[in-house]
This record gives sequence, C-alpha cells and structure tokens, in this order.
Amino acid sequence: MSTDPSAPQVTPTVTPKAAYHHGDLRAQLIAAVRDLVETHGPDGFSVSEAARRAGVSSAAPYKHFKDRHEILRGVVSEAMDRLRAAMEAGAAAHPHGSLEAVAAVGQAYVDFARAEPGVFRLVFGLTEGHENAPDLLAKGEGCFGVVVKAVAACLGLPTSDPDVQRRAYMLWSFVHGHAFLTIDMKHKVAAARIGDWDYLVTTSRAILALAARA
Amino acid sequence: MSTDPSAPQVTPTVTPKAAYHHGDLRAQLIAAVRDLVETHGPDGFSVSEAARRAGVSSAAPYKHFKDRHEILRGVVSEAMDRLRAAMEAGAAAHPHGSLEAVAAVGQAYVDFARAEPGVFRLVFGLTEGHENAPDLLAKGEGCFGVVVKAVAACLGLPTSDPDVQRRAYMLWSFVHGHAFLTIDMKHKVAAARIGDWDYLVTTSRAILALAARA
DNA sequence: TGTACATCAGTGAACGCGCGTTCACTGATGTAC
DNA sequence: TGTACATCAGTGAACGCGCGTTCACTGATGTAC
Repeated sequence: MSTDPSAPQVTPTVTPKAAYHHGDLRAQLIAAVRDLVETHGPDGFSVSEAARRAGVSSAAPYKHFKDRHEILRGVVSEAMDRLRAAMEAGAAAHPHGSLEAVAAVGQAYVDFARAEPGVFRLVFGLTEGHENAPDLLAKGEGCFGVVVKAVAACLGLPTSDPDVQRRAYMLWSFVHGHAFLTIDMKHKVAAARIGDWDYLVTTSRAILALAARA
Repeated sequence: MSTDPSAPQVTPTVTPKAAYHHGDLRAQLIAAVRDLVETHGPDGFSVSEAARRAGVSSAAPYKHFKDRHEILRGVVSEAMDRLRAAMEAGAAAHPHGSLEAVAAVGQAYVDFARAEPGVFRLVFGLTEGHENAPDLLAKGEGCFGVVVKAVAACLGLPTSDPDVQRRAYMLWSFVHGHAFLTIDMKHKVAAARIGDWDYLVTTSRAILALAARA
C-alpha cells in the first residue's frame, strides 16, 4: 500500500537498494535532475519536477538538500567526477607520456560534452549562488590536473614547470572551445568535420612543439 | 513589419524620449534585458522585470515582441552585431594579412566575453526554443567569417580554401575556449596569467604555421 | 487649414499556473538495556 | 529476546509569490480630404 504500483520505482541497480525507506533517494534525485537538465536545458529543471520523477512528494528533496541550488551543485559534482574519470581513462589507454595520451584526454572531454551537452553546459555555467563552492573548484582543478599530468609526461618535465602549465592551459582552452562549439552548432560549421581524433592529435602536437617562450 | 533600423523616424541619440509615446521602447527593453542577464545570469531575467526597468507596464513588451523568447533573441542578435563589429575593428587596426590582425580578432572576442560575460554566455547558450532562428545562425556565420577572412589574408589563400577553413576553426575553438575559461574562473587557474596578447599571438602563429595536413 | 478617422503604443486589471519552501505529521528502522 | 525509545526519511496540505500572457481600453499621433 505504501508504494504506488504504477510507479516505475526505477531501481538503477539491484545492489545498493534497501538502504532505508525509499532506497537512495539522493542519488535518484540527482539522476532525475541530470535528465531534466539534459532535456530542458540548464534552468529547465525544478525541484518539484525532480521529486515527481523520483516518485516522492515535493517536500522530500529537502531532507537531502538545503535548497534547489544545492541539488544543482550535487549534479555538477557528480558530473565532474565522471568527467575526470573519463579523462583519466583516456590517458590510461595509451602509452604513458605519448602524444596519443594527451590527445585522448581531450577526446574524452569532447566525448563527454557530446554525450551530455546539457550537463556539460551546466558544469561550466553555474554562476548564480555557487561561486563559493570550494569542492567544485577543487574538482575543476582536479580535471585540469589530468591535462597537466599528461602534458608533463609528454614533455618529460615536472608538473610544476611553468611551461607545462602554460601548454596545458593552451590545450585545455582549445579542447574546451572545440567541445562547446561542437555542441552549440551540431548542424552548421562544416569546418568542424575534420575527424576529432586527427584534429586533436594535430593540435596537441602543434602546441607541444612550440618553442618555449622567453 | 519590423522597424527599419535606418529609418529616420528612430531617434538615435542619447535623448530619444518624446519620439513617440515612450521613445524607442524596443531598444530600451533590449538594453534592460541585457542588463538583467549581465547581473542575474541567463534565465535570470523576466519580461515583467524588464518592463519595470523600462518604466512601462508588464503588458507593453508584447507590442514589440511575440513572447519572452523573442526578446532574448533580440538581445542575442544585437550582441552578435556588436561582437562582429568589434572583431572587424580588431582586424582593421593592424596591417591587412598580418599575424597581428589575426590575433587582434581573437583579442576582440576575449575582450567582449570579459566585458559582458552574461551576454556572451547567453549568445552561446540559447538552446530551448531558438534553434530555428536563421538570422542568428547567419550572424554566427558572419562572425566566423571575420576569422576566416583574417586567416585567408594571412596565408595568402582564398577564403574558400579548405585549409583556411580548418585553421580558422582551430583558432576559433581556441579563442572560444579561452574566452569561456576566462570568464568562468576569474579567480583561479593561474596558468591563464599569460598576457592575452602574447598568448593569442603565440597560438595563432603555431596554428597558422602547421604543415598542411594530407 | 481644419476636421474626421485610422492606427498604434501604451495602460492596468486580471487570469491561471507552477514554483520553492515550510510545517506538523507518520510510520518504519535502528539501538540500548 | 523483548520492549521502549530516538531517529529520520518520508507525506500531504498549505502558503505566498512572481511570472507570462490576455484583454478591453485609452489617448496621442499620422493622414486623407
């Protein structure tokens, strides 16, 4: 009687269920919001709608999150974890220190943006009450760190080297822009029809091969 | 029939009042929304608030715009005009075909993003009901065209050359990413502390100097 | 030039809506003895 | 093991709010004759 028989009840996996009353409502809310952001764009989500999708009352989310902003931050945090993992997996799939490893990090980044454009935009668009979120800033640094590490290994220099930092930032700018342009104009800009991979390898090579600036 | 911007009826100066009833409400609404977007982020605007700022009733905007989406599109359209003008001015300030002209186009882009981060984000974040806005797509192509033209002049090739298109897109990705990262993390990412200008010149050189790909 | 009329940019009141959040509550679960 | 109690994740009703949009209207401006 307590559970609505018509509710899908979701149960994403069989494992962690049965934690408490509902299961893991927190994770389910985050998944619901992720979905909403993906289909209706950032700001196209509401606490009520997320609760509805998770099959709970509109007040339930407030047992897990202080307010709507905290839910969004949760989504972003989770997304950044996945983004970082993807970047690291990309690097790990190629010889340590190779140019291909650097390019694979960028490829993972672009792939993520393409797979979840709404969330990707959200991650880099949180501006309203979220500036003072040190955990998110730290995770951003963590993602950047993956790039830095790959570049350092490729150049055979320590990660603290200013030139490594500079080139890593250049590469990041580049990949970031490519990712955004790709999801913004899926139809147009035929110039982007260069294969991602060649594109990233070529550009990475160009940036890494730059003579060190005075 | 939309108003012709070159119509003599429109008072173009800073004292536009008394032209008609209100003056040029359309332009004032767009300015108000631009301001709102800048201070409260994209989606942080409302028709009511814009009307309030323009000093008119909440129904007045509907004499000039079909709905809230059309107002946003107006803001974006106006912003793209200004962005393109800035890019063209950047190129024109340096010898035709010079590397500096290319870099100046990028600098104008970054400057715009820094001066109006909210609007900049809006321009590249319109996603909900706006896909079918051919005028905006055309203006985007126009901005890209400025990059293409500068690159073509620099390489001494026609704008239609595939290599020109490719390098222009590379540069655009790069500058676009740099612009976004700059406004997203004003505080952090010390690596970005390379001077913009050196940064853009260096990168432009690297990309333009790439051996043509097979 | 004066008059009659059409146009059109504004008003202001009203509407229904969904939202974010609070509140007292309930009943299942965990735990101490 | 049984019982009493604390905890805590949920409910469901309610609230006030601002929003987008509509409507009939008004009165200033433009225009034909």
